[in-house]
Amino acid sequence: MAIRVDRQSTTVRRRQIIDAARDIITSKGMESVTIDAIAEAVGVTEGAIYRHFQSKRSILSSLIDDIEESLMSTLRGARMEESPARENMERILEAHLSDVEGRGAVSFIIIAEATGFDGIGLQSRVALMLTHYLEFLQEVLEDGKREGSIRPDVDVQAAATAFLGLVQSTATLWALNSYLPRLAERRAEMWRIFMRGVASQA
Amino acid sequence: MAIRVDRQSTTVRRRQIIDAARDIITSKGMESVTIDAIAEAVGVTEGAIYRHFQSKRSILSSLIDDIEESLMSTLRGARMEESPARENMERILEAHLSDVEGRGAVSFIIIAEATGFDGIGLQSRVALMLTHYLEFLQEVLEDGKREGSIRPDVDVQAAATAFLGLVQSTATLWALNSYLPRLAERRAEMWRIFMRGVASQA
DNA sequence: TTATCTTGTAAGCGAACGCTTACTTTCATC
DNA sequence: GATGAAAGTAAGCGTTCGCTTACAAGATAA
Repeated sequence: MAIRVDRQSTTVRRRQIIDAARDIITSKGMESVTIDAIAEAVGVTEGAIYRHFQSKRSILSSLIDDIEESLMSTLRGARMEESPARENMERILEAHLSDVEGRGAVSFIIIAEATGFDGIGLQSRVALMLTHYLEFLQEVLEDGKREGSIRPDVDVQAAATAFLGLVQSTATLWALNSYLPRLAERRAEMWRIFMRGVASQA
Repeated sequence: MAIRVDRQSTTVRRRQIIDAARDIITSKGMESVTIDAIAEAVGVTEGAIYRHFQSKRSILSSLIDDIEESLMSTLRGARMEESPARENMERILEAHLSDVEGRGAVSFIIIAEATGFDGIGLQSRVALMLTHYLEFLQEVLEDGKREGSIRPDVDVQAAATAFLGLVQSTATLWALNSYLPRLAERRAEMWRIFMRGVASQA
């Protein structure tokens, strides 16, 4: 009676492991991400995990790579060259907040909890991701200045930080209350507040 | 050779324990808050901690009580009845951000990391604190509507959430980068963006 | 003085966690 | 079919952490 083993290549397993880590974070929070929990989700034993990653730290590091990639691709997807900057910004906000609503928005959970990453040395990795993220927003805001839709006197760094705050506070409230009533309306209203804050006079 | 023991009353020890927990969070992050670390900071052994608190969870719970109290007293201190709502809001933002700069702003670290509190059942406690916080901001914003300085059509819930976001994103960036250049200017600019977003036309 | 309550210590228990080791099974290649 | 690399398992090691227990000693009041 041979035990049936589902052998998979490292390429496949690495993906499964990263996806499992992400799922656990969104469903049960960062502190529940253990090698054992990941192994169970993937359907192998703990030892097998170490065939494909050298440490838990490197799993999380790869997850952050993955998150940064999808975060930036969301940004790039929402920024259409031919459309006005304010519409691009609005699409970005919409994409983020429907991410919060739909899938729990791992990216912003990671950012929020990154303060406690010091022990495994991933704090600076998250800081770098945030820098890339904010730099992209700043570019879009600069586009808006060039077009004239955004006031020339706004500090794009401050504006990008404020924009991040919109998403972050919404994600926090969502995570703590499990849901937010009328998130779609909230999104529209928050957009109005932000846009009036940075827009040129109509 | 009798060992010198520094006996203290429960009242005193409870304060010291909560303060130690707070200090550890701001200096080394949530994950470093262990009974052992707290005991060392207070100057007693682990066992003694349990003379004054029944569990780690109850220490953190008391800390959150403490944080809520100081957070709300900051809010009440900044809201002067005779001064216009927008000045009250600005004072609140200023108080929060100088808290971030000066003392690391435990309150917002706690809020950010509360997602992971599920394991010890403090998530709903933090959610409650946030609710009280947001309700207060909403009151101030309603004051502004009554005065006419804030647009009657803004959703105060969304505006309060956006305001929280300003502080949260700034606190996150601060925690990850250890410092933010020109935070005072950043604060002024973020205030301008927020205020333009909710203010009536001048 | 003595009894009692309170605050403290030292030692260690049990569980969880990250990770390693010794060994087995599958699979591609010659 | 034999061989060796790759992928898996079971067991357990060492550490950390929250918490408990048995006992000692300072404070207070009769």
